[in-house]
Amino acid sequence: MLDAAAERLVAQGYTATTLREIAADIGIKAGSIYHHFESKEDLFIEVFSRGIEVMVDAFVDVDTAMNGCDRESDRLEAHVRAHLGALFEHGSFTAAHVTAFFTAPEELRSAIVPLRDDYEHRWNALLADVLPELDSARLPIARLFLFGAMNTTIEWFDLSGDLSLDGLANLITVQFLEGVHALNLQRSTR
Amino acid sequence: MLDAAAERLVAQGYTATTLREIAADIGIKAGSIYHHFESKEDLFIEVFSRGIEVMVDAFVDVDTAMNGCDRESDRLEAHVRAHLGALFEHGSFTAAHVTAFFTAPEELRSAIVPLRDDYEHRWNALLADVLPELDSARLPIARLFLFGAMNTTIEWFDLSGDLSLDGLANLITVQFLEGVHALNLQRSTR
DNA sequence: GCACCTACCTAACGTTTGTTAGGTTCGCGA
DNA sequence: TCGCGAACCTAACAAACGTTAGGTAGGTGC
Repeated sequence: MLDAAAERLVAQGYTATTLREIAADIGIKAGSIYHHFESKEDLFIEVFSRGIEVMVDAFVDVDTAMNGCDRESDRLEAHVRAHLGALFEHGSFTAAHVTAFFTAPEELRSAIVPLRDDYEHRWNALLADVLPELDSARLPIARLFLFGAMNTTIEWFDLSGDLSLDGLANLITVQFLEGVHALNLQRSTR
Repeated sequence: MLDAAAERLVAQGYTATTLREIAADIGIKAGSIYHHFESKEDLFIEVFSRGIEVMVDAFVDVDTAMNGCDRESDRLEAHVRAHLGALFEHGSFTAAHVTAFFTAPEELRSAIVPLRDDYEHRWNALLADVLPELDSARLPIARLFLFGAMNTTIEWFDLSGDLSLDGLANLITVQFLEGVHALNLQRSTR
């Protein structure tokens, strides 16, 4: 049911997604949803929360796995890969979060913002490690550039296309660190 | 009236924006809208179209003004500045387009897609000029990275903050061309 | 066998939505 | 002065929305 709600969110946004649609998707009636959630808002708070949880879990996994990594650029690329993985490989929760969060009413958003802040702080700390020479005032801006490049991939990237998720993560990381000129020099990204 | 519609679009998305709200914003009643447009869809097709027109106009202006420019990076930065200007300085049409386009029903979107394609082609041609050594297969991807960084600025950039639009355009261009390391070396961006 | 809980349904409620038909006001041109 | 069209209004329409009250079926524990 949460899955169905997330998929509808991605395709239609918050207001256009009706409880009757979600209910029909899973073979029940709209009124029955209220046995599991108090309201439409409550249901979608759960969906958005899971979207962030998937991202944070993926981040933490990489953090522990890459503990003794010597090349900082590899560590960054692994995190980019994890973020993209959350977007494309772990159901629609994260995708729903990224695409539909700003279509939700403000009361709902404010309940989620703390979770988002937590995730952003983790990235800020990571970037401060990977890029120790970067002016700390420019660090959040750099993160926002990176987030922009990563999150808009849901609007165009095709999992079944020529480019793999590993390849995409590599391209984004290289582009982020060394600029667009370096894209040509990269290893094959199939 | 188109302005009011665009502002509501930015704040609430397509479905959540009602004709009664738009009418109230400009001091008329909802039924009166139908004297100017055939339907809600028709009204918003006009709003989205103008959003693209503003972008294309800004692009063309820079293209003619920068005709004899010798430094390609300056030309790119001028276009980035123009795109950001369309987003922040020319009413809400472009901002509405970028934030709310995917919240609109598909029939509406398909009417706008050709205009979007035109704008994207102009950018592809520009990038092919600025980056002649870049593999042509990677060129659209580079453009999508750049678009991602530029368009997500509406979610966080504050015109009245410490960073100016000129400074933001410079940061994005440098980051795009030479990577995040180069951000420190840049001139003051006030 | 009885009580109880979970999961669902039916049927309706009040509200809001896009939309429409018919009427009013006002200014311009002939 | 008359006619006409543009701009707007009123009042309502059917449909769809989130939500709720009350009821039903099936399983579990005692």
